[in-house]
Amino acid sequence: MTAELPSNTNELKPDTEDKRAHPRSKRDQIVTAAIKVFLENGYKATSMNRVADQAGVIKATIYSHFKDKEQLFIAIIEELTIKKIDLNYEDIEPLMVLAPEVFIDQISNKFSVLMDDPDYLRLFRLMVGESERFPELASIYVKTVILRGMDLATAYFDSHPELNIADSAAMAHICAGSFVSLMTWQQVLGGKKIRTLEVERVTKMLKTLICDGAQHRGKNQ
Amino acid sequence: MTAELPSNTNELKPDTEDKRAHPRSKRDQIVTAAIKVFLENGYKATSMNRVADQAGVIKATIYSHFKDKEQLFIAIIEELTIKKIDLNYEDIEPLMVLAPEVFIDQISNKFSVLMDDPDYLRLFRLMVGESERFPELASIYVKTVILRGMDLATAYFDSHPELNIADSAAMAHICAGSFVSLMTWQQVLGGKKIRTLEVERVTKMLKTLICDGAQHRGKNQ
DNA sequence: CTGCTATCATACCAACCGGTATGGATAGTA
DNA sequence: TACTATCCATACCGGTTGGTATGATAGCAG
Repeated sequence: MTAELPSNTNELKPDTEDKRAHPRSKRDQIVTAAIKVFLENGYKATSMNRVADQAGVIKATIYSHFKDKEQLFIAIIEELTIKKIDLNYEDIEPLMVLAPEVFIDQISNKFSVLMDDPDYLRLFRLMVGESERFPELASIYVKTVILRGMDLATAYFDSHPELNIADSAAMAHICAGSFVSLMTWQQVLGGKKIRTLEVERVTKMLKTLICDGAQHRGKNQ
Repeated sequence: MTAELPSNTNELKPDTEDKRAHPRSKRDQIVTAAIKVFLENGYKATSMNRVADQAGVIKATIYSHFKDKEQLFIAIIEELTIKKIDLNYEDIEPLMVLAPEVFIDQISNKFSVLMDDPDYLRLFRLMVGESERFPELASIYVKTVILRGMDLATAYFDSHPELNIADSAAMAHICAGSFVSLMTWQQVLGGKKIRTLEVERVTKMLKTLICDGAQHRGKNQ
């Protein structure tokens, strides 16, 4: 069914410049190609032949840089999580002084961008789909992506006592989780074609919940 | 790596009773076995030989009931979603009259059970992981599982105007999404071994958000 | 008893898999 | 110029894949 494609876009892959100068570039070629093929096909359905074709490289070259398919997969997941997503959290401190409505808007905007990035949706599918076979990779994803965002939101609520949040970590989870689950069923699972729920509606509801009842919270029990 | 197991639990599979009476039972044997193997290994890593062994059936018998691997996969996903999860929503009407705190407790309890069911976690991994290759199956899952639960919560908030929920669907999503995303990163991705966040904390925070600020909501903007 | 259908066991198929071997071409280094 | 390391192309390996063919066995309907 999924027969080996005759590698249609192949000849233009190897960098024409500095082809032999830097031996590191071969590895990068392989990683870049592997990212594409793994994200598109998943782990098991990805063949090393296809990765080699996509990289414009012979199969043996891959095995001179990576021990086997599993190590190549681990390398590309680490590349995608640690080295890329790390950069996204450089500008976090100024967020702490924002008004709650603005802060939630910022989170919302960040998720809106992620939700429309097909490659991020594929990474999410891959992490969830392979999380039982590769639990250590799922752990990397949790640490570098999920907990990072959650800690940021937790710190925000901790530094805003006027919001009367009794459990800042739980509140951070509700905030982030609302957007993550929205991405999951609207985009990853394709639910927006069945019923659309706009990010803005979730954002507005969250703002109302967090801000409007702030001074009356925790009085009942 | 994953060599063909020699079908250790094989001889006790075929029903000793009414073996020939009901031709439907063969199909059920196959579906039951396929559910197990697909959930454990994913789509691509599942081999028809292994399904046949698990079912105590010859491979050709599978192909006399299902056109190919894809159709078998579709059949087992439909079995898992439509025919099983449907039953879980028979006792919904009495929920509408519950107090908000009790209602949220009920939702929380339902998710707690799901979170500790390894087979449900595997179904979730499978649906998310294959959602790009099998979008129509993801749609079934969205309709029968996700939207069903969401409509229930939406109806609840609609029938409780004293809670002052301006957008009941968004509120329902925040409620359900908080639990779904908790299941995702705590259980599916194994994050609870890195940092535990108890369901009860999320439940309590949700109750506080929804109930404590009810009469003061929507006055600010 | 006579088909008919469903299943059995086994063997087979071409294609593809992950991974390796060989041997030649090319480049940087000394 | 000689050495070394990298990469090329190709071919190969045993094993597995989804799927089929053959021919035997057994139960059921007429």
